[in-house]
Amino acid sequence: MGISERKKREKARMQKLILDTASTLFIKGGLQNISIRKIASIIEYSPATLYLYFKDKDEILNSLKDKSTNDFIKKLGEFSFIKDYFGRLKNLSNSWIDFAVSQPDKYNLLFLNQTKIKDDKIYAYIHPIILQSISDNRIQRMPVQEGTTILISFLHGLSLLVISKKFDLDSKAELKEFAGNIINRFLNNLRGGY
Amino acid sequence: MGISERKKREKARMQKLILDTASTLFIKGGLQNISIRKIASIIEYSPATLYLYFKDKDEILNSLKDKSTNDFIKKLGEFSFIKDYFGRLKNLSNSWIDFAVSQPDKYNLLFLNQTKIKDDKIYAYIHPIILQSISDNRIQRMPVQEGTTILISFLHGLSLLVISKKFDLDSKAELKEFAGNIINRFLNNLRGGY
DNA sequence: TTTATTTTTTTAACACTGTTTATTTAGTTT
DNA sequence: AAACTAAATAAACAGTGTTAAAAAAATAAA
Repeated sequence: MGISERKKREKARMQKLILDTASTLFIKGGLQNISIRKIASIIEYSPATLYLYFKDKDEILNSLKDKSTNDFIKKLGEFSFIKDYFGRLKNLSNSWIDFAVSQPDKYNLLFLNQTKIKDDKIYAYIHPIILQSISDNRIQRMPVQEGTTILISFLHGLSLLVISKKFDLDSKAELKEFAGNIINRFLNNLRGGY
Repeated sequence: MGISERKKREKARMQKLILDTASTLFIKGGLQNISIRKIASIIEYSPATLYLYFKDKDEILNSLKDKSTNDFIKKLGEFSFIKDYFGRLKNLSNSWIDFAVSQPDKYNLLFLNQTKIKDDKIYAYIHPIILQSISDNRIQRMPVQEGTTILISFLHGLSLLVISKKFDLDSKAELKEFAGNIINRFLNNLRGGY
């Protein structure tokens, strides 16, 4: 009875096809470039067919979001070889802004639709690093949840400001330098600046 | 020749009518509840007529944004009687979160479409307060632009996290308390925490 | 006041959007 | 080959922003 197995594979293949097409459209023109009808036309199926593989458009968008979140976490984790947890925060923070500046559309996707904090992968990634940094006396004593929230708030807010070209820094290099300075200052303060 | 004056008044009246209707729709159901056709139907004009008073939908949305920004700044300024500039920052920060929690749709409107920092009313409002706080040695010495950016980043990021009910704090009171704690900690650090 | 001109409004269309239901086509069992 | 099941589609519903051409209303000139 390999038939149901094949059908399962075909279903997965079709879902991937839809998701990949959506992803391509997203890369080309952002969130608003994705439409059910465009995807259908590209993969040469009728629009109604997509509803046999995804509940609605939102489910497609959320799948894209999950994929982007994985990319994001991966980028944040690039410096996980660093033994010094507090030192890792600096690299992580710069990577965060870097991701936002390099792929603003993708970054915005990360915060599409609300996730409870316990299901939030980004939060889960930052939390233990803050915990350890506090243990190491590199961050002022405070509840870990507060510390994590402070860092994420700051990085997310800064990312959005930077993305929306609020600053008159044309080149991405300048932008990153500016952000880098601010991050340093912020982290020093967190340490109980002096 | 009072005719052109009357026409001017009528044009302004019509623009106000459109904006007020858009505002009502916005209050009822957020940004996505605003549509040219709905506005037109409510004020009993054809959709095409709206284009004689506004270039496009975006112009209407931006007008709403400007109005909201004024409300926001007004709320931030409620404690401007406080002589101590650094002390003002605390009240201002809590008002910020308060606004975001109480009127999340309106808050999101504030950051719709990008504004250059030199044209940003919020930035312009915060900037001198940071400047004075630094002069008063209540905030660590740093370029004013950096300090202002750090504060706005933090408050904006925190607002978005709080709005998207990431935290399992149902009541608004609990939410505000949680935010209040975080704000205190953040500001203490900014002062060069000890 | 009647005609001519300008301004204002609307009709109707264009080009889209997400989603659902009933029908048809294709695939699988019996 | 007939019966049944699963997959795909056509067609419609109910919307969206926007524009060009035609109609209606208001003003200016004769």
